[in-house]
Order: sequence, then C-alpha cells, then structure tokens
Amino acid sequence: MTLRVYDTRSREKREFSPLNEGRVSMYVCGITPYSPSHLGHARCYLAFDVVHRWLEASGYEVDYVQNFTDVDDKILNISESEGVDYSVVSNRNIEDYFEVMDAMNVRRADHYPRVTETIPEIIDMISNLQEKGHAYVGGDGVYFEIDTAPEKYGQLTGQTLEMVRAGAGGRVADTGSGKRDHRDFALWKLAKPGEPFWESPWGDGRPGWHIECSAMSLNHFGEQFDIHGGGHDLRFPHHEAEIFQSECCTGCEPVVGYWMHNGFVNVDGEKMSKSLGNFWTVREAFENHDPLALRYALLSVPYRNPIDLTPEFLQDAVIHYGRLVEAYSASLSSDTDSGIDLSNYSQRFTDAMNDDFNTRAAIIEIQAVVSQNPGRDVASWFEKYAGDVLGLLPSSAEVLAGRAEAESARADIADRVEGLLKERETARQTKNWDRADEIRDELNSIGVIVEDGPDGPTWQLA
RNA sequence: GCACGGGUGGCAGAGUAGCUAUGCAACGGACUGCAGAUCCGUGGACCCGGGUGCAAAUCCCGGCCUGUGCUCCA
Repeated sequence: MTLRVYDTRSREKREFSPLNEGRVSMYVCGITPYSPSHLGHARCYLAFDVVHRWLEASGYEVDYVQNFTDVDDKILNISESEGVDYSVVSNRNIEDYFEVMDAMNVRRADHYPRVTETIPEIIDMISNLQEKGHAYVGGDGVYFEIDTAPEKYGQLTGQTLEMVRAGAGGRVADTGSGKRDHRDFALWKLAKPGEPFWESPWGDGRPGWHIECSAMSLNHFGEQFDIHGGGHDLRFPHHEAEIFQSECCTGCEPVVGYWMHNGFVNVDGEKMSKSLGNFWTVREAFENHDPLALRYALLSVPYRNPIDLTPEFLQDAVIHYGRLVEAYSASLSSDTDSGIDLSNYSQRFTDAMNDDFNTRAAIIEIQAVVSQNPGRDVASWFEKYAGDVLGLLPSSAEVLAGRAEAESARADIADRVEGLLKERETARQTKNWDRADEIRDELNSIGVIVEDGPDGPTWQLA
C-alpha cells in the first residue's frame, strides 16, 4: 500500500507523488508569537511532526520549512502595552514555543524563517505582482487586486467571489482602508507613527500577513512545492491568498501539490481560542500531564478530526502512555526475545500511516503490542514505531534511569516494608483483619501499595 | 444566509457494501478475609425518512443536529 494524502484542494485522498522523486518539500504556517503557545498550536505542530517523521521513515528526504510571523498588529499591541520593543515579545514567545515543542518530542524543522529576515524577498515579490498588474497602491498600503485573477477564487473553500461579497456585509465600509474592493488583501502596510518599519518603494512599512508565506516558500522551494500545512482556519483567506500571490507572481500552477489542514482542539464542543478564553497554554497543560502523555492524547485522534478535550480523554491517554512506557521499560530489561511475530503489527501500522497518516489506527497496533510479553525484540519494535515514527517514547537512557531510580527508592525502604509485611502476615494468619488492614493503611501512607497474591503479598511504590 | 466538514455502543474512536474494530468504563466469573492487581468472559451502536443493491454504518436523494470558515486565528 502506498501513501495516500488528503488534499483540501481536490477534497480527496490522493496517492502521494512528490515533484522530485525521493524528496519532499513541506511548508507549514508557523505561529504569530504574541502569546505562549496553547494546545491548539501543539496539535498542529504535532500533526505535521508526524507527517515529517513518517515521510522520512518512508525513505523520503524532507525539507521542512516553518515560519514565524514575528511582527504583526497583535505583537505591536502587546509591545506597546508593556513598553518594550516588539522583538522582546516575539522572541520571548518563540523561545516558549521551542521549549514546549521540544518537551513533546516535536522534531525541529529545517528552517524557521522570520518575516523580519525576509523583507527583501517580500518586497521583490510585491514589486513583481505590481509589474504584472496584480497589485495597486492604496491609501494606506499596497493591495492585491482579486479581480485580476478571479478564476483562482475558492479553490480551498468552494466559495465564490459573490458569496464573500455578500458575506462581508457592512464590514467593508468601516475598514476605512484604501482598498478598491473589500476582498482585496494587504501586501504592504504603511507604518503608523511609532510603529516599526522597513523601507520600501511604496514608503516605510511592513508586510501584510499573507505575502510572507508566499515569499518564504518561493525563496526556499521555488515555484512549486509538495506539501503546505496549517490549521483548518487558515484555508481562507490566508491560504487562498497564497495561491493568488504565488501563482500570479510566477505564472506557474499549482503552487502546492497537497494542501493539508489539521482539525481543531475543542473545549465543550467549541474551538479553543483566545477570544473565547477557553484555551490552555501548553505549559499549563504540562503542570498536570507528562508532555509525552499529552502527545499521546493529541495523536490518538486522526489529524483532520476535531478533538474535544475532556478530562476523560486525557486520562485515557495518560493510562495508555503509562502502559507503553512500562512495557518498553520491561522489554529493555529483558534478555530474551518474545518470540512474537511482529510483522503483522508492523504491516497494519504501516497501512494505517499510509492512509493519510492515521495515527489513531497506528496507535492501536502499538497498544496491541504493549499487551504482549516484553522481550528484546519488542524493545526495538517500540523504538522504531512508537519512538521514531510517533515520537511517543522517552529515550532508553531516561527509561532505564527511571527504572534504576525506582529500584533504588524501593531498596531504601525495603527493610521497613518487609518488616511490616511480616507482621501483617502474622496478623492475617491469626485472622486479625483489623491489624492487617491497619498495617496496609500505614504502608499506603508512605506510598507503598500492597497486593496479596496466591504466593503471598507483593508491594510496589505508587 | 452561503461554503466546507462531521453525526457509530456510557465515553473516545476505526471502519466507503457482506466478515468480532480497538481502548476506557460497565457487568459476570476465577482469585481474594477485604481491597487491589491479574486472567477469562458478557452485553451494548451505526441521527431521521426515502431510494439503489441479493446485501448499506458504508452508495444516492431529502431532512434534522452540530463544528469551522466567510474578520486576526494552528
């Protein structure tokens, strides 16, 4: 079975075939770093991290570019209210982004271009569009004129020019901008007093939001590239704007082979967002959950489906993640092979991932192996599939260290526990259940869980 | 309103025509003084109404509900 990828533009899963054999160019819209990352961001970059990993596991060489919109209105608002330079705000949140993504085993992209480092390329692209008659200078900046390429409208959303005209209703008049048509979008925004700016042929200002991604992808990949990813909400207008800009600039279409959009993280059935105030930052989530357990949760739903975040949903993932690590740990310490025929699991895992990166179905195969007897061969299987592909495993060193630590903690109190257990067994033999339970409670209070089995009691640390 | 998705057991979530999804939870049994863990087992679903088919959760039509987009947004 070959890899099939759902493409938003053609609205179907298509067999994956990159422009250059064996190589994949992938661009994913990155964050606007005006606040710490929340779980919605995590879902997106986790999803494309898995795409990245699976393409590589399938033998492709992947060139992965992800941008930072490090100057924009929201960043400027915050920098103004804090009385600091905008770069303080963006750098702080970019740092936060890398820290939390690293903690969740998100592998780094190959390039992280920033708007502020791409200004010359952006200006070139706008100039080019202007020369070709697709852009005009308005009162407060440069705009892309939609009517110069009406046939490109609606490729990702199915909307027509007329629909959007109707949908915008009365909002057009009060934008107060120098646009000719409200559907036109800004390529260059002239700076207002006090705002940071860059020089340009049209005056001091900064780029519009959409043009940066086009300029960056053109800069890194040229006229066409294979995969463009981002959140579902970016389809319109952001990604449609990119189609206009790139294809009108180069005359080459389609600019993107496969448009991939991840579903949202919802809370109580609604999109997690700043404006609704129902978001958790990734850091807040880390306070209650292991970063990799969160990763497990966010990958346990296929990337295009929405995730409704509930305590039960997270708890489920915590349980399964714990079992996975436990099974991996046990298999690392094993000195025999399990003798399990793992090829069936591998095959189903591969089929799942090849079906538009179905991590849910893939994880089920992981769970099936977790419930088998651990052995050395299982350890390497886990490392390959749960580790390399899904990124769900801590390093073997970490796992072994955790095991060693647990054993040493156990050894530290072993004498005391054994003594109490001996006393408890005496009590049990004389059917003194009150005393036996009292001892068990005492052990519980120091974090020891006692379990009576057919061969007598065993104990472990909670 | 228009566009694009989605509606599967208590919950999450696979499954694009015939064959037990799976996990968690629940229930029953084994084992237990009790508890826990473990093992074995059980039940339970395809939004509604039409249509096509030998056969539909799966295809077609209509309806209802719901999410997102149409403004910055992963």
